Amino acid sequence: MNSDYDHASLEAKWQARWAETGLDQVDLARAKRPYYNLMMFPYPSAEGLHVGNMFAFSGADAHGRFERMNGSDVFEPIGFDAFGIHSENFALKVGRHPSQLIASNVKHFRAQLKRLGAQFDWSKTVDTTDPAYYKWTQWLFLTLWKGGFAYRARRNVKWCPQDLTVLADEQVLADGTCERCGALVTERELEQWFLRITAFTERLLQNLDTLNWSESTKLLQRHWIGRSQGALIDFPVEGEAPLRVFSTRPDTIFGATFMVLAPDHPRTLELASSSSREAVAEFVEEAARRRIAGLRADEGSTAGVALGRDALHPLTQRRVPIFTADYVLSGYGTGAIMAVPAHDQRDHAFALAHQLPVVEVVSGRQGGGAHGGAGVLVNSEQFEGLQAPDPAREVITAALVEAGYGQAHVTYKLRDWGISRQRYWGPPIPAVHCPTCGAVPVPEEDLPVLLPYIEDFRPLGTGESPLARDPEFLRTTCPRCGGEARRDTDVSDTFLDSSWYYLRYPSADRDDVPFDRELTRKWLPVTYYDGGNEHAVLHLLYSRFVTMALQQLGYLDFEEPFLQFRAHGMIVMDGAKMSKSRGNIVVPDEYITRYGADAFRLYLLYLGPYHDTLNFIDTGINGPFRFLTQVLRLLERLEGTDEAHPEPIALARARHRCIRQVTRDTPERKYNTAIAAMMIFVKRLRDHDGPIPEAALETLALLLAPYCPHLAEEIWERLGRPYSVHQQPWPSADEALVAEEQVVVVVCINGKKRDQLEVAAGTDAGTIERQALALPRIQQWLGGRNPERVFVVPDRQVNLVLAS
RNA sequence: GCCAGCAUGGCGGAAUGGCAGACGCGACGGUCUCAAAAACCGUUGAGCGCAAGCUCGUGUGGGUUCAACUCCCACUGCUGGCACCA
Repeated sequence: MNSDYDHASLEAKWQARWAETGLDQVDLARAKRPYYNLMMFPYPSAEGLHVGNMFAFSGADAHGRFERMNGSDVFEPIGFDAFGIHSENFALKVGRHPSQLIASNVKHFRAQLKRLGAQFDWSKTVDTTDPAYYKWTQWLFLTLWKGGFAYRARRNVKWCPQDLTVLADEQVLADGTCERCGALVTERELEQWFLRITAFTERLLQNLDTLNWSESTKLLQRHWIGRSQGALIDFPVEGEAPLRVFSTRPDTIFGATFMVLAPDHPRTLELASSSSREAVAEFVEEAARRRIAGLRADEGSTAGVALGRDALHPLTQRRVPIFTADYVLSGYGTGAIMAVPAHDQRDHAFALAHQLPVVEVVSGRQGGGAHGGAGVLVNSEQFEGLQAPDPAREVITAALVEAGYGQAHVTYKLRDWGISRQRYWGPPIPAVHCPTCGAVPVPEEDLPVLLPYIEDFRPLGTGESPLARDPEFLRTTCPRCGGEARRDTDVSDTFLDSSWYYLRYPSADRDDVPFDRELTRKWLPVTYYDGGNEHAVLHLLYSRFVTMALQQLGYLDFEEPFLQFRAHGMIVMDGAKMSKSRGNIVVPDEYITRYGADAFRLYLLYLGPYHDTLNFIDTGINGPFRFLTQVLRLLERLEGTDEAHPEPIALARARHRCIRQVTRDTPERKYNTAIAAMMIFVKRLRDHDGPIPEAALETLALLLAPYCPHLAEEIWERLGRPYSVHQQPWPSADEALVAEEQVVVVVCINGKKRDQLEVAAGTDAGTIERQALALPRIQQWLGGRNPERVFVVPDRQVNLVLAS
């Protein structure tokens, strides 16, 4: 690399100077215009920061620096999301203890992040594995618990019968086997902690409309929450309690020819007739085995058996046979359905396989999905001819309500958040189990409940967390009655750590409170949140829930944590996600060593639109690197600007055009076109015959500052300007200079370009038309004919339309 | 299966309905050099033509418009998410 651009020492020099002068530390208490520029904190993997992290942080930092130069007091913190199963599994794999492994990973991450030259406020960093942090994660749990947002319930976990261990979902392969030993995974029921996110279901959904988030992200959340409006309908059963179903299409009820219960519906066995009981019991057992093995019955499976009992159709009083089948799930709706085979694919397949009648009740175009199809009702007695689904839906629901067989109802897919993990690498859940008092919260003054060092941190064969191995940890006294008691040995989900870290940053140096009231009021909600869309659902939803709960409990005075969220794109290589197994991981450090952080940042942001999936190309960095070298070289041709040496007007125009473009594109995160605009300006300067006016380089330093913070600072210094370029106001474009003087107007005949003419900008349509018609080449094309119509787009185009 | 997004040169990408391919990479040719690297200059969508220039061209097929990469309809392919959700 033969170049006069010594990026290594230049970047080291400025990073040291920024640290010395505390340039990126914000006086949170005194700041006048708070701007909380948050980016998702990384999980410190052993591989170090990857190109995707660098890309995200470069873009988010450019955003923060731009806001700063536009007058905001930008708080830009960074931290480490270092607890969790990923870290633990990796530690298991390499045979090291996570506490050492993660500490060294964090150290590595810090060094890498510092080399990037982002304006992180390192005085306010968080590490979720630090007891000073997880003390407050535990506080959060206790607060939610006391506020009625946490409860215990039994629930299945994935269990490997060979390794005798609880598995995380991602450790179960697609075929239902354990990723480590290949054994068929089963389930085990354990008592666990849940957070009542469903207390806010409707608010989580409604508030989305008010948030300034990427639409794609909102949509993912809406789908996840999964609101379905419909009706609960009771089908009477002779001699038994009625069978309740949920349907989004009560208007198709006249097509309901049978009913289906989930195999694990509580009444499946109860309703089976004596002659069918054996077959039903066998089916239920088989279905349970399939489910426990993690093997979902094949999609479209028509497996199922009749219960040997009928229900009565609530509106026709016809008998409808009851079945149990795999395709009905106990976890949704009521776990039972009315089957409408004419209008539901799954019901149709089942009816075919079991020779059941199919009654069409909606005429018209048939759709594929649940009770699909819109049209008018047929075969529906007094409702014949009604438009379906609406308003038939309302009318029939009303009729069912009237007859005492139904009620309008809304269901959601959202489930409460299970946070217990029977693992080691997380914050212990601060609860004590007392034989007399039950589950008792650990008193706040006893926090943190420290995660003990346990040499053998492998999951235990009993279904308990490895913490159960430590008798000193396990045995305790009940905070309520003082009797002997056991600690909860589970740790909490990593998503709990990250559900509140943005509240912690401003108060990261406080050990008396989780978050200071005044600072929180001043700095939150987060002004701008940048992150990957892979967290669109879980992390963002959990954070919203925690904020709502804390608001309801009086700890916060807002209910949405992130007013603005933008998802950035992803860096791929040869069209595939970078991964170790694919062998296409690009190590950013090598690029930074070779080309410098500035060139690397510039290159990543120049790849394409920030929100897109972008392709990393090995040689691509040459362009941005050359560009920076050229910028630096312009300094050698510098000439002071004064009355004797005014800035040539053509250069002033180019400069202001560049300012305009970069100023427009940067806040819209069109970093690639902003950089292209600067390249055009530099090209113009290089082509300029004569000395380079100081104004040109001054502007370049300012415009480059968000993108290449080190080089911008260097240029600024060499121009003799006072430190620091990052504290300067953003330049503004002079609209008078930006406007073109002469414009080229393209002359078309029937939409095809035939000639062009140059006119003063703003020339009126009539003049342009006259001049266009006078062009010799146009005359030739016209051959004496007169255009039938003429369209003039001032400053751009003339289209002469000839009759065909 | 459902939902969303995308489709433009060898490659990454640019284009308020108004000159498609800005900017960059790569490639090719040249300058400098004993040579190479670096740097600099030029060419670079396809076809035809000595040339001026002409024709074609933004996944496919239709449509709207004086004018379509851009808007509408129908397809195809890719990426991501959800997925037996009644």
